Amino acid sequence: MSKYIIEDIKDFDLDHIFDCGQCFRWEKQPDGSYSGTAFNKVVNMQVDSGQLTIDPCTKEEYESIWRTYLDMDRDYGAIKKTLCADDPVMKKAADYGYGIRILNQDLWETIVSFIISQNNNIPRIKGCIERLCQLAGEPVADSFAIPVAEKLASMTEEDLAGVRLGYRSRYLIETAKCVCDKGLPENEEQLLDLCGVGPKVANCILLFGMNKYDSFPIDVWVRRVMHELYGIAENDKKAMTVYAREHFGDLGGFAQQYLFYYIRSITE
DNA sequence: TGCCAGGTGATCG
DNA sequence: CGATCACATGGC
Repeated sequence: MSKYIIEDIKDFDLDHIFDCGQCFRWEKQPDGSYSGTAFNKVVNMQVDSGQLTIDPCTKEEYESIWRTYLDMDRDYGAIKKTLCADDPVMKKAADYGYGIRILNQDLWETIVSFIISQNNNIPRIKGCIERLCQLAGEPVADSFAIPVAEKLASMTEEDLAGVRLGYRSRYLIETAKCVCDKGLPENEEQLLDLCGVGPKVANCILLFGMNKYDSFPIDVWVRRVMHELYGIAENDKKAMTVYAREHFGDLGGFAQQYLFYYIRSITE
């Protein structure tokens, strides 16, 4: 099994990438590397003195999967420079989460993950997704893939009881049936048609699974940032959306991730 | 114990 | 429309 090494990486930190709430299936190893499952591959990623090692990984797999997944062709330095000009809050946030990248994740996995995420906390979301994969996912190496829509559409709430999704199990089954019926959603309107997908979850799916980088998902943490650090009324979600549009523009999704990661670090 | 977590659907005015 | 409430689960 071969490894693949990318030299001279910049604006890249595995802790920031895998612990900023955008994905739930990467596990930190005792040596500081991360192992995870995506696109039906199980790999380990390790960074050492400016080198990223992916194992196992061929050149072809890097070019066809991980290069895009890790968003390697985007200039995050330029993004941070734009966002942080005249914004001391964003400067602090981006200095803290300097190595964040927005992963290009599988759309169906993103839909499943963020339906489960609602009114839930990150450690429990991870547990739910792992149990769901073990129960209904196809084996991949020594792990399991995200269950395909056809499989979930064929299951009942009782089948899923052991996953402990709570009331979200119905959402997941309904959404799986809808996707089997109509195919994957292609825009926000179609996302909002899915059961268990409202404005916040739709924005996360747009940002993490559909390359819509101007999306600005507002959850309890972002609400907190916008109130405590930008002075916007706590319950005025509309004003927060307008502020993001006017100040962050097309980079709203990147801004949101820096702020989300930062506010969580200073609130604990 | 009651509150909280990457909220949404149903209901009511 | 907008506001309110119920909804499983588990950690603190």
